[in-house]
Amino acid sequence: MIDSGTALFRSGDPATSLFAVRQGMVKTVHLTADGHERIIGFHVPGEVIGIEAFSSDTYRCEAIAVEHSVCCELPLPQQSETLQVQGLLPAIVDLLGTAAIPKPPIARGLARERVLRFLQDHGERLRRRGLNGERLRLTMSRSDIANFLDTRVETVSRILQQLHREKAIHVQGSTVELIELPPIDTAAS
Amino acid sequence: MIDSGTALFRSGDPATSLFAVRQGMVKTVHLTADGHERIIGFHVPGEVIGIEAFSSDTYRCEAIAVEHSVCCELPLPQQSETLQVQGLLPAIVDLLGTAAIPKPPIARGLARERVLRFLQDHGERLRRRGLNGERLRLTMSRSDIANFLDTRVETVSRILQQLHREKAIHVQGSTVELIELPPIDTAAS
DNA sequence: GGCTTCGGTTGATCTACATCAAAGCGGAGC
DNA sequence: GCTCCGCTTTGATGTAGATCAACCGAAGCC
Repeated sequence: MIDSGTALFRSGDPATSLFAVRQGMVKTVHLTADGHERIIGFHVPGEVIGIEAFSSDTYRCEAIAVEHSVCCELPLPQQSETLQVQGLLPAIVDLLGTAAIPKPPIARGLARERVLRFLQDHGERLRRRGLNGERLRLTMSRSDIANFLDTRVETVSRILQQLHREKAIHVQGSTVELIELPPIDTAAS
Repeated sequence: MIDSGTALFRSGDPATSLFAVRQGMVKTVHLTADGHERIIGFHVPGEVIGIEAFSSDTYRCEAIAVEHSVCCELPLPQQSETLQVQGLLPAIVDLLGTAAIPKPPIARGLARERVLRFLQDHGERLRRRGLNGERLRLTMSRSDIANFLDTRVETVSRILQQLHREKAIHVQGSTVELIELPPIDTAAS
């Protein structure tokens, strides 16, 4: 149970646990050399973060709650033999393997495509966890979304309004309902 | 041993093997719904691709040689027990874990930053494999680079020339020598 | 040799989006 | 209730880079 803005772990911390998000939302972030945030992803209930703990002795990014959240710490036994004895390795291979599946990047192409892909992906991930994927609670700030999509707050706001006017979505503050997302036809070659 | 343009595997193919690049260069690619290429990455000798085979029964991207290349197929035993008996699982956890480490995206920010990050990353990866990381052979086409960086051929060309004029790099066709890469100060907030 | 093709470079123009600026709006504290 | 402050929205202007177009050199072919 952590407050908005609190870190589950920071880049460089000794990595000894996984964390499962149970409620709320957690963002993972890289800090650039000159101290700027680059948001890697937003994690919804059911997702596990900190899996670099398996191959690195320190965490490689920051995990920060975006709203009041509940997380579950899963300490790792130090000896990999212990895992083997417990028969957990296949499960771990599955967890890591799933994370290693190459995914098409969200933040590519026109700003509108990025926002659409973001909404689609977010809904998808909720659905996969058995949650409602049509009524999204985007509890992260607009500027977090902009950062993630490599664009600007104003642009995110304008595009959400535009989609709202087109009746593709219904925006009300942090709540966004997906009515009928238009196809994402990548304009470029 | 495969020719430029040949596929090692395609998205949807049954995934039964890993592939290690020995010589040359292989690109991994996603095809969008409307049939456009989105290049995920370029792989240099020593790197292993197709690791989604561990958790998916089909490959999730295309792997295509960018030049005449030599690759080594590593078939996977179908039974995960076999792996367990052979004591290979820890090695696999390491391989997958390394792939699961969250990495800062290359294609973000201004076009110049992207190109610099690309050159830096490419050199880094060669060095990690014991190869020369200062003298790069960018055997993929400029338009492949542009695709990967989510920009255009003309922009890539202009920025490489610009860096050449600044004597940060030395460009001669597909060969690029890194003289002294300027720091990548992410202009944006 | 000359001709074509194809990848790369260079220049001129156009546009999506960043930037700058100001005004809503909702929640916290009083 | 009212004020303050941070987040969001909306509008006006500037710019990085996309687009359009021409050109160049190397490779293949007749």
